Amino acid sequence: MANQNRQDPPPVTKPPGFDPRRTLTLRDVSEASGVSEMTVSRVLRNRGDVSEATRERVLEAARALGYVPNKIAGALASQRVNLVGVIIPSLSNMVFPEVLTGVSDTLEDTGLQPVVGVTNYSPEREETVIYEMLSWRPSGMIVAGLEHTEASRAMLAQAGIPIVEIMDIDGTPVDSAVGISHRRAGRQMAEAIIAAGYRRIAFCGTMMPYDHRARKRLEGFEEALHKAGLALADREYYSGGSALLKGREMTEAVLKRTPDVDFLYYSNDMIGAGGLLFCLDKGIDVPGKVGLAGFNGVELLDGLPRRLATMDACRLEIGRRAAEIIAGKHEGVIGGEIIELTPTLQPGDTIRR
Amino acid sequence: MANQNRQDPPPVTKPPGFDPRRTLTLRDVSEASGVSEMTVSRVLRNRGDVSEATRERVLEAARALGYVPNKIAGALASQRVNLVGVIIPSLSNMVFPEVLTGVSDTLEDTGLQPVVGVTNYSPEREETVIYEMLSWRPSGMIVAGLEHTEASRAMLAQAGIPIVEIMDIDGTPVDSAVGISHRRAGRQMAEAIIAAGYRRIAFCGTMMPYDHRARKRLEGFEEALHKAGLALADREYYSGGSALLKGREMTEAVLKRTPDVDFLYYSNDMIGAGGLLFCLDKGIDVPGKVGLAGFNGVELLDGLPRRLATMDACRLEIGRRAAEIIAGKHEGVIGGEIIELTPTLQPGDTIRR
DNA sequence: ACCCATGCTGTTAGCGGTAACATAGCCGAT
DNA sequence: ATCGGCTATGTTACCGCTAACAGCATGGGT
Repeated sequence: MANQNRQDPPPVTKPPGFDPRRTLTLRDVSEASGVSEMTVSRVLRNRGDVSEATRERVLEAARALGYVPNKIAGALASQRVNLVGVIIPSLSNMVFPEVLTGVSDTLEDTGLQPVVGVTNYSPEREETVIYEMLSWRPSGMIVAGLEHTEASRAMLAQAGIPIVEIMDIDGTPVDSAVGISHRRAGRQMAEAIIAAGYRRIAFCGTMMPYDHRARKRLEGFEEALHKAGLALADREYYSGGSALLKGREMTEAVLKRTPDVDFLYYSNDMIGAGGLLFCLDKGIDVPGKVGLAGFNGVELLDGLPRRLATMDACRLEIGRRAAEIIAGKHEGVIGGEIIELTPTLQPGDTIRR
Repeated sequence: MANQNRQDPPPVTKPPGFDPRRTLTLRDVSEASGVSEMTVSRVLRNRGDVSEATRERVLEAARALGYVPNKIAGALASQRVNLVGVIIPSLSNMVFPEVLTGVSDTLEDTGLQPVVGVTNYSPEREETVIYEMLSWRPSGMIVAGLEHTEASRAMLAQAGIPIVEIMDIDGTPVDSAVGISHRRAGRQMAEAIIAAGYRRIAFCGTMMPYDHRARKRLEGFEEALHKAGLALADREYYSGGSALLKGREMTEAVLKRTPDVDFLYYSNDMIGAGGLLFCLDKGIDVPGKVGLAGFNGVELLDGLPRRLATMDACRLEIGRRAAEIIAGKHEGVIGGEIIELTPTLQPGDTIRR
């Protein structure tokens, strides 16, 4: 309300116009080069036949003026927008930037451009972000996760563009999906741990109620334990703060509370790394006395004193495949592909062999 | 051709038409609620007076239909775009996501929305990204760094919108700038190191020719060494790969090649952390025999066995201030503010006291 | 009664491009 | 000469929405 109280109430009419810094339009270029706006448009988009001479002249004029086309007008007229919305929960997770890399890479030569939206793991925020994105009429949407509000699902379904939900496939996608089964990943890890002879197994992880993928991993994990006649010996949750530090703290807490724990399963590699550092600090024999495992395969781990057992989440590949679906779907209205990728277990040095 | 003469109610328009999934327009909502498009528009934007009854009816209709406004058309008509372009070199650096957080936070209640572009430290790519961004006619631009191609600078200068260059202030901005002096930061760190009694000082850092800020820090650093009659005892560069791992490797290489080195200055905290882990692994006395320092103050460091000396780069604050400039500049055409923030030295546990 | 402020709604004319369809030269084949 | 069939360019009608202004009741104030 307090923005324009003393600036320029004066001449409301437009005729006095002459604004030297008015932003340029096709007309300016067309006048400067002596051809119609249409021809300029054709040159600038490389569409249709234009004589070499004219092309040169137009390009020269455009360059000289510093003309930058107005995509808003272009998009409205052509009903085409070269944007792909990508909606992710967080940027500080390292996982998502990597997915983004995969997306950008494959989108690069399609003329499509990713636009990122961040939800901070809030379904309401996600709904807003989806709405905002859709209001720009993108050519497709890539959304992390399968869990959304009713309204979000409805909007995506109605949008009439390809939708790809990524990361997870344990559920029902709106349209297409590319990801891994986190439930299965949890199960597999549990099986490997049990096979290695560990029995007193504890879990450390995020408490975020909306990190569905971590939840599913834990579910799969417990399921497998159960099948082997075991149950979690202890569990510890955290939220916020430095993940590495939290990993240390949780590990300490668990080992103090339940001293006979012989394995710690972390919901992500970062806290796992914290746990590893803690154990090494304390001189705990890893993986002899205590085994450790995380999830994700973050690059960071390469620099650790010991390689943490983990499971690759196929982030890059997920980004690529999702982008391919969007890019290739130009006409096939009905998509509904589901692509399940299979993560590989990387035993590292923190599970007994 | 035979267009609409207003006496032709029959389906003259779009004869093949009947598309049940055609995307909705204001007209659909207006028909569904029995008012003019203009009134619907007013309701949806909360602008102008509309009776409570009408408002209800319109909102109900819009909701029922699942209408999502078309911002492309809206922006074209109103000549207003609520977007702010944010151009950064990389997402995998952790530094930039944090800047973004600062930007989003302050933009939140201004109705402006950040749109991110990533350049991968390539000036040419940056030029393209700037061009693309500007073609959407954003309300402002936030660009990392002061070094750009001629064309980039020209485009930004001509755009007629507020431009804020961030992170760095050692140079001449196009318009406004918010950041720290990296040259000074390097100098300060060197002074602290010298004051602590270290004399055989080496540098480990990125080789990227376009990481101007790392370069400036090193320049300032060497300048201060020089003033104290010292020079770098050794230096080591890297590019690509896991920063943590590279930190280990570079540290090992330097200590092997120049065994009498008593301090290692890293161009960022991640490789610094790698160096720290290496030293601890090898049982090297830190900070007694060898001191270490990085740059940035990344949260990660909190979980390390020892707190690495570093210097906060004020990332969040930079994002906030930049956003404030954009948001507050609605009319003040001439901006040109330069805001220098002052990073604080955090000695941590890796410099002798 | 008159007038104007006020609240609510509709009408008109674009915003800056592009799709689709003319149009105009020019060529060789008929 | 006549007729396509190019190539290169111009014209027209929107795309979906909003600024600006134009109604038209209603309701005091004087």
